[in-house]
Amino acid sequence: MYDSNPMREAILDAAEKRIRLVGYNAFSFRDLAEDVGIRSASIHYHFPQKVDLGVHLVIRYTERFRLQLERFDRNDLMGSLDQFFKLYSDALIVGEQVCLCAVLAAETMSLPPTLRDKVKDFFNLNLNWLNDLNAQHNLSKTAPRPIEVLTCLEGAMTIANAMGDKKLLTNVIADYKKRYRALIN
Amino acid sequence: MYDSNPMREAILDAAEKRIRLVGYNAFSFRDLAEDVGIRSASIHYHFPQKVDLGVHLVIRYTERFRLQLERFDRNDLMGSLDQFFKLYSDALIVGEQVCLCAVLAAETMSLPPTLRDKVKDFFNLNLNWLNDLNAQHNLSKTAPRPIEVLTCLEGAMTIANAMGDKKLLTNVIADYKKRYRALIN
DNA sequence: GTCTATAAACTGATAGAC
DNA sequence: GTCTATCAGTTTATAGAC
Repeated sequence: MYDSNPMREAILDAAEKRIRLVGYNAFSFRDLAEDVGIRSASIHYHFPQKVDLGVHLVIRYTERFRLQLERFDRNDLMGSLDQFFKLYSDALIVGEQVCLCAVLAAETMSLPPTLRDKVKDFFNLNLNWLNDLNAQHNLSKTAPRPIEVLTCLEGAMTIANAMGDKKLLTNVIADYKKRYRALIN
Repeated sequence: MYDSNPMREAILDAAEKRIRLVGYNAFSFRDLAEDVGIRSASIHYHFPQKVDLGVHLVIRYTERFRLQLERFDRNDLMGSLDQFFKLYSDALIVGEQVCLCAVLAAETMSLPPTLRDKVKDFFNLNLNWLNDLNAQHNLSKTAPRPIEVLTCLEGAMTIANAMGDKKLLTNVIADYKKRYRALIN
C-alpha cells in the first residue's frame, strides 16, 4: 500500500467504520480520536480538514476494490461474477456494513465537491468492470445492464441494512446469478 | 389531509426538501426557520424535538404514497406499473430529489429508532404493493421479485443523483418494463 | 507526532414575554 | 403562535508547548 503510516491507517479505518455506520455528517474528529486513542487535535496533523480525510478514504476504498477486481479471472464469467457479488454480500453479511459509497451517495449534496467526485469514481469503476465483462463474453445485448446490477446491489445493501434483514441482499444476488446463468446455457 | 395547520405543513415541506437534499444530519432548525420565515425556537412549538419532525414527515410521505398507489387500477398490470415507476422517475426528474426514505435508509444507524421504524413502513408498503400486483396477475414465480424492483429503483435514484445523470434511472425503469411486458406476451 | 488550550461557529432545546 | 434571550453541548479547526 502506498500509505504505510500506521496511525494514519488507523484513523482511516476508524473513519471508514463510522461513515459506513452513520454517514459523513454524523461522526466527528472526537469520535475518531476516541477510536484510535489520540486527541482530536492530533487527527488534524494527519488530515488537516475533514474533507481531506474523506477524499483519502474513498480513494483507498476504491483502490482496494480495484485490486480485488483485478484478481478475478475474467475469462470465467460465472466465477468472476460470483466473486464480484461476494464482495458486496461479504461487506454486509460478514462486515456488517453498507458500502461506503452507497452511504456517501445518499448524502451527495452535503459533501464537498472534491469528495463527491471520488464517489463517482467508485461507481464508474464498477460500471466499467461489469461492462467489460459483458463485452468479453458477447453478452452486451442480453445480459443485465451494468447500471442495473450496480444500483440493485447498492440499493439492496442499503435497504437490507435498514430493514434489518440481510437475506434481502442474498435473494437479489441469487436472482442475478440465475439470470446470468440462463444466458450461457 | 388530517394535518391542516399551514405553518406546520410549511415546516414539513421545508424539512422534506432539506432531508432529501442533504440528509437528516445535515440540516438544522435554523435552516427550516429561514425557509418558512419564523424563528428556530418557534419550530419547537410545532415539533418539540427533531425526531418528532422526522417521524411526522415520514408518515406524511408514506401516506401520500399510499394514496397514489390506491388510485392505480391494479387490474391493468402494465398501466399500474407505468404509474408506479412514474412516481419514482418524476421524483428525481421533475422534483429533482431522491426518495426521502432512500436518504434516511443510508443514515439508519444515526436515526432515532422510532424514525427508523417509519422508514421500514415505507419500504414494506412498496414491497406489499408489488407483491400483491404479481399475485393478482399470477406472476409471483416469473415476475421480478418485489425486493429487486424496490432496491433497484431506490439505488438507481440515489446513484443517478450522485452521478449527475438522471438517465441512469430512466434506463433501469425501461428495462423493468421490458421484463414485465415479456411475461404477458 | 501528540499534547493542552482555546477559538468561533453552530446545534437542539428551554424559559418566559407578548 | 411567535418572539427574544439564552443555555449547555458540540463542531471543525488553530496556536503553540513538549
